[in-house]
Amino acid sequence: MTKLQRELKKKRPFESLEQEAALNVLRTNDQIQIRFTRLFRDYGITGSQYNILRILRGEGKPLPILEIANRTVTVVPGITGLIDRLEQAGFVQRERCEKDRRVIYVAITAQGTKVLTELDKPVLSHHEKLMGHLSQAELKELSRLLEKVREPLTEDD
Amino acid sequence: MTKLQRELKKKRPFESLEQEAALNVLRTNDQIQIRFTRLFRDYGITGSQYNILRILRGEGKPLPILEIANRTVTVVPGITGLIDRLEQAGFVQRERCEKDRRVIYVAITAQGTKVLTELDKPVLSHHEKLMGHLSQAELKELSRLLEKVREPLTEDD
DNA sequence: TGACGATAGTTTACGTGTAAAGTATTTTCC
DNA sequence: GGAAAATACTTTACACGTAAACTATCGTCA
Repeated sequence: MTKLQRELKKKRPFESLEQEAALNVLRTNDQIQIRFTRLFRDYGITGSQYNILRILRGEGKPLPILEIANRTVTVVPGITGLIDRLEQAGFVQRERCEKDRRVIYVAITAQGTKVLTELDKPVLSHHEKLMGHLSQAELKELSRLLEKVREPLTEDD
Repeated sequence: MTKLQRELKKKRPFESLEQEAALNVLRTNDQIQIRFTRLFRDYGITGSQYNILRILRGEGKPLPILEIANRTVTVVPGITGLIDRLEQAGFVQRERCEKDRRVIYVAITAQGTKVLTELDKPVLSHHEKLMGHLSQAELKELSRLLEKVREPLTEDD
C-alpha cells in the first residue's frame, strides 16, 4: 500500500506504474502550489503574477505581452487580465512599441522590483522547507526524471 | 544548461537544487494537465469532474459531499458548483440523508458510469504515452521521490 | 495601391480554485 | 431542555485557465 493510495483512500492498486507516477506528479504539485499560494497572498500577489514579475526582472528589460505568455504556461487570452491586474496594482507598466504599433511592451516598475526583493528570501526558504529533506543526489535524480518525462512532449501532443 | 533552464529562457542557473526540483514538478504537472484536459474535453467533462466520478465509482456507493472534497484537493466552497454541474449533466445525483438532514449524499448515475467506461482505455493509453518512455525502475523511483517530497507535509504547513 | 493573410492583443463566456460569510441542522453541555 | 458550539453545505466575490471570436496593425504580392 503506497502513500498515494492511502491519501486517495483507493482500494484497488493502480492500473499501471505510469498512472501512479502521473498521479504522484499531480498530487505533489497541488501540495507545493498550496504552500506558495499562501506565501504570495501575504504579499498581495498570486503565483501567476509572481511568475511574470520574475520573468521581467530576469530579462532586465521590457518584453512583449505574447513573449511573456510564451514563457509561462499561460494561454494567450488569460495573459491580458493578468497584466491588467499587475498594472492596476502598480507592479508593471504597458508601453506601446513605436516601430510596430501592434506590439505592447510590459515593464516592471520600482514597486514591482521591491515586492520581488522582499519575497526573495521567503521563497528560497520555502523551497528549502519543502524539499530540504531530500538529499542533493535525490533532488538531482528527481529533476532528471521529471525532465525525462517532458522530453518527448511537443506543442502538438 | 538544463532542459528546464532552456524552457524558461532563464539566463542564470537556479539558486538551489530544491528550487529547480520544485519548478520541475510544476512544469511537468502543467504538461500532463494540458494533455488530459484536452482528452476529457472530447467527452464533455473536465479533469475535476472526471476525478470525482472516479472516486464515486471506486467507492461503489454514494458519498457525502465533504467526503468527496476531502479526497480531492478541491477546497470546500468549490465542490458545490462542481457537483452542481455534474448533476446538471446527469452524471450524478444528490440524495439527502434521512438520519442526518445536514448531509447530502452524491451518487453516480448510469450515465456517469457509462462515460467513465468509455474513458478507461483512452486514459490508460494516455498515461502510457506520457510516461511510457521511462523504465519501470525509473517510474518506481520517480513515485518514491515524489512521495518522499510529500512525506512531511501536513494540513497546517 | 489595395486586397488578403498573418500577427499582436483584447473581449467574452464558462469552469474551477480560494477565502469569507451565511444557513440549516445536530450535538454538547450546563 | 435550551443556549452555544460544531458540522455540512451554500453563497458570494475574485483570480485564473481555456477556447472562440473580434479588432487593429503590419507585410506581401498582384
